[in-house]
Amino acid sequence: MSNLAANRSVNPQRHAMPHPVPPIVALDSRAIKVACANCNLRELCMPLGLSPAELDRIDDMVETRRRIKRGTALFRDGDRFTSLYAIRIGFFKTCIASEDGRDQVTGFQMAGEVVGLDGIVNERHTCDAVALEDSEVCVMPFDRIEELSLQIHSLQRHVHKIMSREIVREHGVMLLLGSMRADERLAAFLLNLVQRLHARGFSQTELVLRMTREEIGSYLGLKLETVSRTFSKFVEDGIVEVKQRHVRILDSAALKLIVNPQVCS
Amino acid sequence: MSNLAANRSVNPQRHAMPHPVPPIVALDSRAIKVACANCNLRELCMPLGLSPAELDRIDDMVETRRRIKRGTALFRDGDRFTSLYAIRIGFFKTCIASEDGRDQVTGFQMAGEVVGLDGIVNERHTCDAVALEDSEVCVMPFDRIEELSLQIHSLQRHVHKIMSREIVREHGVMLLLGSMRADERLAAFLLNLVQRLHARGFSQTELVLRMTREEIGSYLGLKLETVSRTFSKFVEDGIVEVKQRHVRILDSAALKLIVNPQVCS
DNA sequence: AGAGTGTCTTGACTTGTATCAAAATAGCAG
DNA sequence: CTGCTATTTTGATACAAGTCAAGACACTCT
Repeated sequence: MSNLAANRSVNPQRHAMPHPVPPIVALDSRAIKVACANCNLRELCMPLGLSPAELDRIDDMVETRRRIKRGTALFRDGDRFTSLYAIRIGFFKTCIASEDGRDQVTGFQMAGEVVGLDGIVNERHTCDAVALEDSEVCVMPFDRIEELSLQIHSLQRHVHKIMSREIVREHGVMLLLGSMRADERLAAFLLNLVQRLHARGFSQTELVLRMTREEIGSYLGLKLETVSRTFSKFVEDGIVEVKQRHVRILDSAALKLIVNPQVCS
Repeated sequence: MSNLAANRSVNPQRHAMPHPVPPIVALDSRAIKVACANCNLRELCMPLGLSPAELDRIDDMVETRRRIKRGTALFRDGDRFTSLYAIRIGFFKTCIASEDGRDQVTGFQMAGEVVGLDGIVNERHTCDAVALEDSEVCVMPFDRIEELSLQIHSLQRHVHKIMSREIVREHGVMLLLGSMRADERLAAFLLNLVQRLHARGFSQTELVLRMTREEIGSYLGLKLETVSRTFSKFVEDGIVEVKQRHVRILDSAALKLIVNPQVCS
């Protein structure tokens, strides 16, 4: 479970990384060359098959980088929308609050994913994006994105796909919230997390939760006690091992079966 | 107020509609000139402030129109994605099904709204769009949209906004599904519907539901019996009148209060 | 090391919604 | 008009998840 603690990097198999991104704490920004062309997350947040010339221009899209300390917000509900943010390092949650103080986590985002899409409609953000660990994002002013999209056709397409992907993801969450039981929700949540982590080169079976039980509960439409109890039930059934926020999946098939009860008719 | 009301509305005060969209039944297609420039829904599905020359080109975006009979699908999960569809007349639901047959309505769409955004990511649709009444859509091949976006900057921006709006709407649904009780969900649902209908020139207090109790339930994460009971409770409390699918809102303020219990602290 | 705080677990009990079942009503076809 | 089917309402009961409460655990700061 060791290297899980440092939750960043792209699949090491696919492109061996001579110099993995350094651990989040105490980063030396001078050491990091700010260029998409060199970024090991490029395949996650940029279109594929760009020419060298296009890659150069893509770099211009990133105005700057920004460090976000754990617990602080990248942007907040009501903030003026200016940019999309590609997560380079770290982990975020996005959440909205209704007027009477109810709070809903709408998603968890990890390295290589993009946040801020909610702000485009009204030029204001409609949710908070909060770092769950010390993080770093590439700031991409939306004006520049739109401008570059006019020239690089694959970028335009890419932006559309990213937004469409988010819409499809949310459909999935609606299915989960609308029709699944607590254990099904948690199983689906865990499977989704490891799947995304695995795509980034991490273990398929071990993960470190960067969020509290309460935040998981909020995302899944459950109370924190229910999340805790459901974890305990999974442990009893030998499906997972849980030690605080460290989770080891012992029986992935069982989790899948919980999410999708086999219809043997 | 719940941002479930992620309305695609045009402000009704700003341009009162002299000729509201005609009632859905009995349309005569020959009478309708196929041109965005003449379409009374233009403000809903097209960017504002286009020059006459741009308007001409926008018309090219609509390849054709298509009639969808009540109960049939505009597209289905797995269908190849080619186009976005602007609803001209009628009413749709979009829904996804999990492998074990669970079904979730992810949205209801009315005239002036756009469906099909889910298909962009994987070039395949991931949900069904089913007409809940005889409907007509403008078929806009996505290739053309992207091509035209390169030339008409406001169109590019518009496409981004439509997608962002959908994302924000879904955030609202997540809040609803994740943290509201049955009565709060139904109240939010009714308020959202009348608000969107009102933006189209219909009454603020009366509406006809195009969907069954079961479909409402699916959307709201409730069983149809619960939807029915909750309607009955609202009637008892004098908040609404319900005669089958005809609903008259007697006390809009009460509905708002249900959605957003006043915090008097 | 020890106090303090935030997080997590577990238990006992309550409650909102689901489930099962039956009857009422509406819409449609012959 | 008349029976058929789909939809809706209402009731009785069951159950999953919420609530309240106490204690355990773990991390941080002096």
